Amino acid sequence: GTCPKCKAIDQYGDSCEKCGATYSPTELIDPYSAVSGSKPVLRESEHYFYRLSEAGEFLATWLNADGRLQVEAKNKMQEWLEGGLQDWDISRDKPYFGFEIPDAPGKYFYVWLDAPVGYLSSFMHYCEQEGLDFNQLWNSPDTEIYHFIGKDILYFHALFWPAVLHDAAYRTPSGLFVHGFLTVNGEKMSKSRGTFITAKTYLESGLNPEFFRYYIASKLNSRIEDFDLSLDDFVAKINSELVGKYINIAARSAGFIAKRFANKLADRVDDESLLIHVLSIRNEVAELFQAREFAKAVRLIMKIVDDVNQYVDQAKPWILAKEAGKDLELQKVCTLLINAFRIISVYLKPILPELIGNVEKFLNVHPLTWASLEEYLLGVDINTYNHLINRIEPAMIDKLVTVTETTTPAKADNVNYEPISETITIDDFSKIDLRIAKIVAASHVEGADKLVQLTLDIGNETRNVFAGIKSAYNPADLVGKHTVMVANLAPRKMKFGMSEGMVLAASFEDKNGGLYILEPHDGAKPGMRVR
RNA sequence: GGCGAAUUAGCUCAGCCGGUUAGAGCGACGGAAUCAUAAUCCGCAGGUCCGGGGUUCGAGUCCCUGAUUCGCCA
Repeated sequence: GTCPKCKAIDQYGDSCEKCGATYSPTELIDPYSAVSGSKPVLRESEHYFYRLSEAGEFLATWLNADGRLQVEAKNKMQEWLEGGLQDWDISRDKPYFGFEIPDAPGKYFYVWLDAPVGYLSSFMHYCEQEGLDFNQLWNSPDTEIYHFIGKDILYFHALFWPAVLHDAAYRTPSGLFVHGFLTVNGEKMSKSRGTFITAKTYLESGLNPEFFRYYIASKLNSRIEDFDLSLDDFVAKINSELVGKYINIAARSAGFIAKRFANKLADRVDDESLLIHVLSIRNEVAELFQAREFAKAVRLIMKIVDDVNQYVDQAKPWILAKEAGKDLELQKVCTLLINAFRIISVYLKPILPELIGNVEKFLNVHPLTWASLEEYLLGVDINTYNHLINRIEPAMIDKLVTVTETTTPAKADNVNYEPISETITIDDFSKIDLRIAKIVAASHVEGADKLVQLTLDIGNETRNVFAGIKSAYNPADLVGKHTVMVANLAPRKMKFGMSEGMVLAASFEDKNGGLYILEPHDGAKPGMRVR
């Protein structure tokens, strides 16, 4: 509707983007629904509130407990406490999804009241299946409960949820582990770029799920930061670190063990300094995992993997293999390498449980555990090495992007097509002078959130136009392109200068699905009229 | 609009309380090796630490300001 303060049109119900005023939705002039266009009506409705206002003291203590939240999350929550907690409206009128409130027909629980309760019910379900005592387990001081969540739902889990649990006399979570968002190639996931990757499209492209686990682990820290899935980096990291370095240790030593020693490892190794070196990081790795500094843990493990590969280069088993009488030495070197590989596999098991499961089969050992780190494999048989993982081929990434593009539903049912406007005559149309324009310059506008300043060449003159396309385009990418502008639109004085026309762009009314500038086919020249 | 986060090498990222010539991996380039899935090893190059002010003996690090990107606002 229209802002009650500055009279700007098309503003939100509670604040104006033009003048920055905030107001009550009832103050908005000529309000309408951005979705359907219908006019809202004022209705009276009874609502249920949760007395969050009385939970401030409890929450202040709860939030500040040691290990409860990361500092950034704590600071963020502090803002809420300082602002003063208001009672929380936990009811919604129908139509609404979810659960109807008992004895309150037509009233539903607000989704964020009941959603976390799902943690209780799914755990209860698990307890029933396993014959465990839910109440005993959930409330036991020996049980630790952690929520791993995205940063967007922090306050549901750090304000409402603990308060509700506390008031219901349930124990509260031990802590929250809050993570940032995943971007793809440095940008928000985008359907049109083929980067809106879901678990399903990832699997359909044939990529190993654990590769993604490894990639995430290799970039994740304990802070609330977004992290980027750079597809090139992803391929490089998996191929280089997992296949080229780590698995390669097994591949390059197991062949000798199989061909020369019938898969039997040596009874002893003379110099175990390599294994001592590989074991030297065990406590540090454990601490980093515990502190959720996965990226640091991975880096540390990969440094050790590098050291092992260096050792291979010095020990030169391929030379030993050619020299007479060096059989035992060769067997010992390879046994050492298999043992180093085994220790590193223990380190990687939390990140790559399935792969390490296959490593266990290859090594012919019981499931590897941290406690078994120092148990050397000596004088035992292993199995013949077969490739445990395969390199990512660039084609697989192409497929991922393609699969993503083609299988993502077009969301057609959610599109609100605007009704076709009133019929006009050809004369009406010809009043609009549309011209091909070449974008000769484009820049950000200081202080403007949505505008890009364009300099347009329309043949015999240039125009200065402010276009509201910042959300969709980087100015630098526009320079040199052709587009279509309204050349006879009355100039409009804006805060940032005079805008002498408009460029044409396509979007749905709610901007859902993006914003796209029109571009003529090749050959169109600046100044040509669109007719 | 309010609040917050981020910006460091071609790419992806480390850099704790301010302290010498700013680091790693990948990539590039040169070489070695041929056990290993074009995997490995050695060497070398590569940076106005987003811009501008300031504090300090000293700033990637602290303060102010601007830019860009992103997030949250019951």
